[in-house]
Amino acid sequence: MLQQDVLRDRIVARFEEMSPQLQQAARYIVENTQEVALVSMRELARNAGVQPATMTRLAKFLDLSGYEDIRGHFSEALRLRADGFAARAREREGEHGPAGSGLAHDMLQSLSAQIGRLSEPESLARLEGAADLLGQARRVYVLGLRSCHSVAWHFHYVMTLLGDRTVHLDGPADTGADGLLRAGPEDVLLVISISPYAVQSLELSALAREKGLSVVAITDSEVSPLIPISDQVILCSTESRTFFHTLTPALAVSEVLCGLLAARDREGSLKALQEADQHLATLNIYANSIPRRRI
Amino acid sequence: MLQQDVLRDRIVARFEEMSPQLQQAARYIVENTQEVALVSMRELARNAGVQPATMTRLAKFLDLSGYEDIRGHFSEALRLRADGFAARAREREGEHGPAGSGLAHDMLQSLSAQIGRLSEPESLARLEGAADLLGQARRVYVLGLRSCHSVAWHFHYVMTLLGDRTVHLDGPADTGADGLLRAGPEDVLLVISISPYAVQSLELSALAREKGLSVVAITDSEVSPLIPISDQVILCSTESRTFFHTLTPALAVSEVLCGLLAARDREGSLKALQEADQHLATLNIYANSIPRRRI
DNA sequence: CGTGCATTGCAACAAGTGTTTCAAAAATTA
DNA sequence: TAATTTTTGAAACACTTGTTGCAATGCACG
Repeated sequence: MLQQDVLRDRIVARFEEMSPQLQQAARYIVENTQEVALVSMRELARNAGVQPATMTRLAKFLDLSGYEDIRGHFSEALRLRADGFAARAREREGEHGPAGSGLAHDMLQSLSAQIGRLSEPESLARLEGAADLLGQARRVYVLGLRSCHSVAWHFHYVMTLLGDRTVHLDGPADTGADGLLRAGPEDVLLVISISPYAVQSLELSALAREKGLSVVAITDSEVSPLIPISDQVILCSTESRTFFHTLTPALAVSEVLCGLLAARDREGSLKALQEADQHLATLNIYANSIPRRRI
Repeated sequence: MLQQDVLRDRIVARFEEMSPQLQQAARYIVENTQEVALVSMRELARNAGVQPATMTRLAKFLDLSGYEDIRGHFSEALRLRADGFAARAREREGEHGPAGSGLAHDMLQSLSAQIGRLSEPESLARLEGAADLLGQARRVYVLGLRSCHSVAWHFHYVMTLLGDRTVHLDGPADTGADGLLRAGPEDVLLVISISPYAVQSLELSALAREKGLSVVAITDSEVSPLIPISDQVILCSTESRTFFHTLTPALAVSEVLCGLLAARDREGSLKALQEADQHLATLNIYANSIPRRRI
């Protein structure tokens, strides 16, 4: 096996010291680590040909508090392996991990992997499909409420620099939906929504569809309520070790869409960008050092 | 998803026919298939936020004899996946770059790497340092203009769910800066700004410093104008193959900061989150399906 | 040949499992 | 509106789980 597994190694290392029954249990575990996670202790014992109690005793022998520790370890290992984190986890183990405040490290590794997974063939195809639809649109309406506002706004902002085809469905005093007033079948709605789904996003998307718009959705699940009313769907993970969902992969998706759209019309994009630059320059929007205070 | 999974597909296919509770259970299963194999039904139900009985009912709904069938299926799937993992990993290494339409692929790979690089020891130390400062603050003022608005707003939004210590320096009619009116030495400014740097971000940061605030900066370069006036700096890459800079790594950084802050006060965060949930629930902000039009 | 000691099997245990039943609540229909 | 059906929550069910204490077993050593 490729994976490095501290507990498994410990079992192997202390194998010789074990009594015959313990060895029999240990042998079965070492040779079937996934089974530990997948079946009950009693069944494992049955398959290994030992008494249930022997498994508990093996745990104690390994200085663990009980069999649950063994199962916990191999469950976690299997979880990671199945997620495709194995390679990264191995790297992580290799580095001198102080095991201290691993949260930041874990979050970043996980984000990196989640975005990496977006470059699998199926995701790429969906991204291209979405870019096709968006590219043909007369106007692109962008909708993202609450947590998804950041993604919607960023897409809109970048597209604004590249042209004037996008309309951001947001505004003060609940006027956000007004943008759809004159939208029609030649237009496309780009909606970003993740669980829990904002009612208004769903309602507006349904309305857009009724008005004949095509719908491109960036969402988080194959059973997202947006799927039935969308022409193109891009799925991105929002899993996180924290209390809240991550939007980093969704933002990555939106940036890729911007990139694809810009690439479809290099000349136009470049020209629009130059105009934007000039506009912002005359307004003195940007600086490279802290300006002296304007009195 | 590479593997085909008949049961998962069946769940997705019949999702629409399900009752709300069944949908909630089904949604959780579809999005966490490994968990089905790894934890008990009751725990799965707990995590999915449904009654244990609902899982059994879901099984019956799918024409299975009981929940054991569901678990059996996903256990088998996980077993196979774990076995075939090594082989597939090797394959994946081989299929490097079909070169066709590579932009999306390249962008995602690059983003994944950029975020991965953030988990190097130095970055982690800076993140911890920034979290320390932010954690002690009486109030946290968040400032991000133009392209950085998305990051600033996302940070603010998440922190709002976790408590009420943050103030977003943005607003209509150029009132954004007003928030700093009563800020003082006990407060911290979190500013996000990348090249080209918005003049107003620099000005406001300088003002905040004059008022005695500590400054935490998320920026893109060791020669960023923010560095001299900041107490803690987190650098993140904005390089991109496109015409515009990427903000995905910056968003990742802000999410990690949120995570670290939440972890510093688990109890408080959890409680605040529950309150937020309740508030949003009474307002009917969220839904899991397209609601019938309100007349 | 016993004696001591680790090892093993067994039975009992509290706790947790998946399932079923039933009544209340909600949604739908008349 | 009332009547009907569907959906939901809660409790009880029989069963399995992981653990533990105790007696039986085997085995080495005087």
